[in-house]
Amino acid sequence: MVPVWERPEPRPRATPVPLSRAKIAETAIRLADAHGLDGLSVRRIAKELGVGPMRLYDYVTNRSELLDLMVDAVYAEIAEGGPHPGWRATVLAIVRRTRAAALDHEWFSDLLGGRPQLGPHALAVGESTAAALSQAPAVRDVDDLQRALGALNAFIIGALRREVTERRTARATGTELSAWQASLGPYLTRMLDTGRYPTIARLVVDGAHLDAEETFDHNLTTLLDGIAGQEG
Amino acid sequence: MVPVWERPEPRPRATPVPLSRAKIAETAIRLADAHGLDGLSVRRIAKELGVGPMRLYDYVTNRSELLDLMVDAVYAEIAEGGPHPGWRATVLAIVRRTRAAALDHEWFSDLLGGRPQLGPHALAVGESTAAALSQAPAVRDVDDLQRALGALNAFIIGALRREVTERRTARATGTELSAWQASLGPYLTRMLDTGRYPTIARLVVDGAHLDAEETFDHNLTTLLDGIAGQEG
DNA sequence: CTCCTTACCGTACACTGTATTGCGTGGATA
DNA sequence: TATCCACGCAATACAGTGTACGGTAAGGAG
Repeated sequence: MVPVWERPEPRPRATPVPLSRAKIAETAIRLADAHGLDGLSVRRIAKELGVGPMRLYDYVTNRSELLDLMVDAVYAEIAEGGPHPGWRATVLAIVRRTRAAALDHEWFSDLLGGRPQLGPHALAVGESTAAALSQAPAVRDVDDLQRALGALNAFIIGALRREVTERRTARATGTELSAWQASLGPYLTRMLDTGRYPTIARLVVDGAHLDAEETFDHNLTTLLDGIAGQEG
Repeated sequence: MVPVWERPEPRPRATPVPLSRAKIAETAIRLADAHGLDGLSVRRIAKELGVGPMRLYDYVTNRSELLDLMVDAVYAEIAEGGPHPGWRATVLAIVRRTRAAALDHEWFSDLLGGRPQLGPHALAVGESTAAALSQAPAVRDVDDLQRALGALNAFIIGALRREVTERRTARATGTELSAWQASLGPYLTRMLDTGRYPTIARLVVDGAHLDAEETFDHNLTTLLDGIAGQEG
């Protein structure tokens, strides 16, 4: 099966709004931003475009191909922005833009790492990242590069996933500490009162609400130190 | 809404196989192992148990609660095994067991990090991990611990997700290099021949097939070095 | 003006998660 | 022991999903 990016755009009919893969991806993204991935159905997108559901299958063979399209559109946002002086600044900028994109489009973090990212924009971002990493002093051969890229991607995927789910539960239970304790509290409080999870209890009780962005940057810095530092 | 682990088991009837949350989770896991998460429907589980679909809703309020149950059952596997001498060995063992579990139950990696993990076994694993990390020399206060735990979890989530996706595409396209090139090759080859992605091209061409486990361990070691090393 | 290709749409099917209704059998009570 | 009620369980029903299929109408070619 040929990937999405392979197939040519069907020549648009003389319709009021010609419809294109870009247009479809755009409205799909808007809907996913508003109602989440679960609220995103082919029918809904079609209705939003004023079109029969099957119309979309002339541009996309699968729902999952549609998701691929959306993901690559987000990667286009991430790819924007020129190069920075030094590999570290470049990587930092790319990762921060990725985080910003994931917070803008929370569904993006659900898809991140779930499929191979082979769209042109995803490849562009991967290229920039890899090119930057390859200039780190400790990255000597291709194997080093592959490992470093793997470590970085793992961090991005995992950290963003974590942060977004945290955000969601915070939103669902209410940002207020009292509301949070009221909804999950009874169960968790009892659980922690068993004394079986003392360290976690300490984390919950004493854990100052660390700023998410600061934590992210901190851990990213640690990782980059590791990449810059030893690999040899 | 009260979490799953809160509600008492309904007293089983005098049926041939009494049915319980554990039993349900067990067969759900077996089905998910065999047919993936997409092939796992409430109806299918019920049929496998020789029971009407609605029967399950006496034990679980949601499909997603069922998934929570499955995840916590896997965490039970991960929690097994005694403590090791030294925080580093302990963390290593836990993470390796997590990896083994994710490779045994690939759907586990799809769920990892997607919801807050509050089941008793997940908490137990979290407790062991946190307790070990808190003994790292550079982890002084609760904030350090929170950051270190976040970094470690991010790595676990992201690395396993990546590895499982890679595995799946390898399986789908065929492990053979030739088959891989035959299916994705035409598109990717052309893409790489544009010269826009030289570093990635180098990775694809020269990239020796690194052993996945070794790469995982390598990056984990780097991360642990980072946690052990500076945080101050 | 006619014909034919082809882009498009509506309908249809198998399937999903879940609410609701009703039956039938268990144990408790008179 | 006879009665009854409550509750465990199943079957049906509904709204919604992704997608295959067959017909229709509109465009350009002769």
